[in-house]
Amino acid sequence: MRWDTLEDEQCSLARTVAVIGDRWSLLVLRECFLRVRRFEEFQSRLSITRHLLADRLKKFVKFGVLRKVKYQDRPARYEYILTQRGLDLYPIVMSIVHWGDTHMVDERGRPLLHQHKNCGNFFDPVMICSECGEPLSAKQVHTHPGPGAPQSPAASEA
Amino acid sequence: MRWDTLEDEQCSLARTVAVIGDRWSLLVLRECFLRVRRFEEFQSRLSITRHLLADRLKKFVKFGVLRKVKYQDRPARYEYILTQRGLDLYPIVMSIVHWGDTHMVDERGRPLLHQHKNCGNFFDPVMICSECGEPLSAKQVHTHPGPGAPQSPAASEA
DNA sequence: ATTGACAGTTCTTTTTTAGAACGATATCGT
DNA sequence: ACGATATCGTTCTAAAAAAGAACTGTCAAT
Repeated sequence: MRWDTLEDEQCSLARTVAVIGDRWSLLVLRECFLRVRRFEEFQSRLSITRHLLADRLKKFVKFGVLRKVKYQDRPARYEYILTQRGLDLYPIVMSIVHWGDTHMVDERGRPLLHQHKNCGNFFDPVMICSECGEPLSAKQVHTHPGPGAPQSPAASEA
Repeated sequence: MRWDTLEDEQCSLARTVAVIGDRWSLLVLRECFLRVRRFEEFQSRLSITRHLLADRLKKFVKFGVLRKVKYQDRPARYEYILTQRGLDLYPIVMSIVHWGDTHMVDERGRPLLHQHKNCGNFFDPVMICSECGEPLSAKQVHTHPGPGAPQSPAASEA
């Protein structure tokens, strides 16, 4: 599949996948949320090839997930900082981490614990319905074509 | 990056990414949540090559995300059904869709609307803290090494 | 003058994917 | 009986992407 075919699809999942849907993008993103900002630091922490790292960073900037901020002149050096759009990816990252914590840990347990500054507790992320506040599960959701739907696909459950 | 190096990493994100972290895996998963179950139906809806589809389905079965259920004998035919472990991927899929709905829609609006059977309303998914119930954002979370942490990485914010 | 940090780019080899065709098995229509 | 169709893959070759290592350019520090 070529990179650029996905973002034109009439599906929000496909369009997001065009931005973050590959191994390295998600790992780079993880580092961003761990406050990593510079080329060399990404590279040494991830052992990603420099070519791919340059590529992913460029893509994130293009899609407005990261922005380049100059931190010195002569030579001009930039840091890659999460934009609001990038910060909004946090639920994706957290839900991925949480699934791994639940289903892929070995006998030693979780590699990372998360503490909520608000309440001070260690927590898990929970996804709820914005309207009634109940936890969401796939079986309790109906989907309907929206205004941006292709032609008129039948409504289905998911 | 080779497929099999990721799942051994000491990071829940990396291990989950080993399972779902590529374009086709996520698109196949989307179809699963839309009740698609058979090889031919995946293939014709996604225009994925048959080779890759066979590959991804096999991987999902290996990781316990899908299970093969025989729906006829002679010839033996199987459907691919989400397991509980697969259903647990729903928050990941929903958060990906929601980011796309928020940041990648065109002027026509969302392609799909989601209705919660519980309350009957159209909703957005919201990620909250399991302990205090407040919505989560990256800046309000501290991370600490857990029991399964590699050596002893410094605690950091994210 | 030499070394090192930083942010990439260029090059060749290896791996993965695309795209099309083929196989196996069984049912259906005539 | 016979060919067409359905289903679930596998095999093949060409094209695309990634790996891995080396290289470039700029400047600072010693």
